Amino acid sequence: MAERVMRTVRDLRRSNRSLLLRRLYFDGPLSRQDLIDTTTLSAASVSNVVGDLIGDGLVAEVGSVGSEGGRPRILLQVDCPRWHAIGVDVGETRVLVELFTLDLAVLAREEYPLPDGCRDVAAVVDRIDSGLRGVLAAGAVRQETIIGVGVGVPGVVAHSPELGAVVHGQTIGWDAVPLERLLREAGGVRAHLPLYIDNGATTLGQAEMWFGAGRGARDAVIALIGSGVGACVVVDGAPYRGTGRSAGEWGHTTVQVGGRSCRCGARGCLEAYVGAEAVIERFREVGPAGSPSGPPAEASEEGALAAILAAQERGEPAAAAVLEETAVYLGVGVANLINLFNPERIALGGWAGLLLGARLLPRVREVAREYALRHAFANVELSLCQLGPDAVARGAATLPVAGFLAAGSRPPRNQSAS
Amino acid sequence: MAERVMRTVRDLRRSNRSLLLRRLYFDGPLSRQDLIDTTTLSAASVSNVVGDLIGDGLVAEVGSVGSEGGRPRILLQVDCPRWHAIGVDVGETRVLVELFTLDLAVLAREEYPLPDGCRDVAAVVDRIDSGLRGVLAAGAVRQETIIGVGVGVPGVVAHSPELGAVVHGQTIGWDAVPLERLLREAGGVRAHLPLYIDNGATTLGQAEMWFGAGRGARDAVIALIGSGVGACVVVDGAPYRGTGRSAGEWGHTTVQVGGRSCRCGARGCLEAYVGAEAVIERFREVGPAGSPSGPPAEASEEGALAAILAAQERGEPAAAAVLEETAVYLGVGVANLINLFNPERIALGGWAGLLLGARLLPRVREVAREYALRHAFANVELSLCQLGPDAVARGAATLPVAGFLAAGSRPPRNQSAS
DNA sequence: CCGACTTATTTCGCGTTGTGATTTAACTCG
DNA sequence: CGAGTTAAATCACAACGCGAAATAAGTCGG
Repeated sequence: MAERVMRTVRDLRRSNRSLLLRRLYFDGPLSRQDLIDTTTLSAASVSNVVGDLIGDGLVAEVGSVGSEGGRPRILLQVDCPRWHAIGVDVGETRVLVELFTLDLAVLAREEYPLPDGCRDVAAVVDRIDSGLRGVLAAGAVRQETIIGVGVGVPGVVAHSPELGAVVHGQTIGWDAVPLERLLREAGGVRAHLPLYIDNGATTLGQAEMWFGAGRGARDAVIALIGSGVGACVVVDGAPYRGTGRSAGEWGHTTVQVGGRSCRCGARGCLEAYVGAEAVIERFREVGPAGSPSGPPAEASEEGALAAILAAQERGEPAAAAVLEETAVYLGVGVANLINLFNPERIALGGWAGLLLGARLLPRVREVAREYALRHAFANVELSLCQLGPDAVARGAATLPVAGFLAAGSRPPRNQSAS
Repeated sequence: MAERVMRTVRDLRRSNRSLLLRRLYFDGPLSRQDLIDTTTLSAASVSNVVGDLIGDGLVAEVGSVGSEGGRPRILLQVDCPRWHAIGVDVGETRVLVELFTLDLAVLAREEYPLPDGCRDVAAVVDRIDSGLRGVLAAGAVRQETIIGVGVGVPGVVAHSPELGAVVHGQTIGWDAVPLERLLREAGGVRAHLPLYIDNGATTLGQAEMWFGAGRGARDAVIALIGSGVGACVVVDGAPYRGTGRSAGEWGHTTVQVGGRSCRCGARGCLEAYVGAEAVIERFREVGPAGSPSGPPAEASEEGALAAILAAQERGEPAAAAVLEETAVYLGVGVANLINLFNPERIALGGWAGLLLGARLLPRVREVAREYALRHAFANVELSLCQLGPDAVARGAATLPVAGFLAAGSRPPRNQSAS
């Protein structure tokens, strides 16, 4: 019963504009002829639609490809430098605002620390608003070229008809914060500028799908391991969110009935074994308390995890044991993803995932092979994420870009003197 | 980069035909006015499209609804008795062929036992072919009214451009059987009659989604427990299959690292705890070997499982312990589904699932609440399947019906004298 | 029983779309 | 420089959905 977005003959054109625009964006540059061959559109229609796109400044002709006795094909490309998107990463310790061109190259960035976490909503909104104005000024970019703003937040994002996007962030103490309304009231986001708010892990996954380890895959899982453990499940090219938008809670799937206690209250969660916090704790339990080889209490989790890896490097058996166990649980978790989702690709990311993965990936793959069904395992590619843990803002910026490509249109004109 | 099925203005009409047809099929009877109100189509278009549908014999006017001072609304309905679909269930012990009207009411059925399992492909094809001819004769139905044939098989179904649907069935010894080609060659399926072949668990899930426990849900999981354990994951109203079409292998997700051995070769699989075979085996291990209260070795798995339930009923501690453990593992498995998929609905089915669920569902729900994240658990409805374990054929018949509704058209005319 | 009123459905003219056929443009090669 | 070749644009046409207007089919009050 999916409501069609396709009724009038005009929507048909929009759909075809979008089709050509997407192909040019992801696979460009291409000639009109390439478009004719690879889409089912007729030559006449391609010519018409491309003409419109060029007229609207979305596409530009760029050089031509040599011919062998005929008229050369003119190459077309989306005019990426002309349009801009903004991505915002609301982290637990800082707000990052970045200005991108349409192909998501960074033009400007502003970063604001959040000393007391982001519990104070007004402060966060204020930082985001300053950041927006800041990057616009720094990039010397006109508002009219901005196609939209994407925001990645650490929480579940629901949508209500009146308030727009509403954020529920258990870890940062946000309870039903109407972030969309607050941001619009702050004024930095023009009234009719598209504003997309989504979970930060999802936007990171989206970034990996477009530009990183997930590139080209239809069905994939981006597994994110930080202090906690989550996953961005991509089905048919788009993140799958579930009914309450909280799908992908990989970290709280049980891999050991009656196992270690997890901070979620349950026992035997995957996160209780492979999350950074859990790995560090397990090492503390097993490892030498006041060992001279490593600082007994690292200031940061990053440091502590690095210390464990270093200890293993030096051949300390306690570290090796903890990491081996971690690899086994991680492999089991990955196998579960393989068996349930049968994805084309699985990428391990998050700061801890990258740190651990660099060392443990071969062993994780080995364990996953043991636990996953043969057929499904044979069809999956397991790798590390490629964009680093700071791609949340870039991922957030993919949201307006995706909207832009789907609509196949320039941003709505801002009405003067209304 | 999904290829649009929408290019010309004619496809637009097809899409709108399909939209109205689907609404009438699932929510009918409805008046034209209802359609105008609920589908963004204009009155003029609704009138035109409905006129076409009536002209093609797909829709019929059926009575009218009382008015209050104006012209009464004429009620429309899909002309279900006029069209037919066939569903085939290829089970491990028998082939079942059923003839349905478009609303999937049974008109005729033929059942053929398969004494030696369905290893002999030719025998199976022969039985299906006989069944097709049989139900057509028994139902006294003309070939032209058949919109298609759906077949549910116990295996993974791949699609190749040359051979059509190819079945890989590990449990029945089928290795790349080109069932589509074989069936077409047998002749019972006319050349241009749509033929859909899919995994039996998936078709069963589809049946539950349309007419059973999943009715009305967009995102759901139909969990099937028989001798083995599987699941049909429904995303956005359609079964999710994954890259290699083997998604939903819930039974082989690990819930106990280093736990019981599973027949898949891994350890700690969910199936090794809650599958019928596993439950029976666990009872044999724990229970009194030659207890006078129950037959020591039941002939069938159904009987053995029923005996365990009966033993618990009588207060035997061994049976109670095994079933309690089963409920815990089942609850954990369900919680994992909830956390990963965040579905709207989870239905427990399969012959063993229904048998166990009738007794254990409250306890399973309790355990799932403990292990699942609060938010996701609060949004899920956990119930038993409603159609029984024999709805595979009906589910298979939904495949051609879905195709019929999606295309919005009558089956292609069979060309005479070609 | 009639006429005003109300509501449902169909009809009509228009603007927009994609298409195939045709025309025009742009280049290579001898 | 002209024949040959391929790319892109143009044109006439048929089909579509839409808003407005016309028509159909009732109710209700008298």
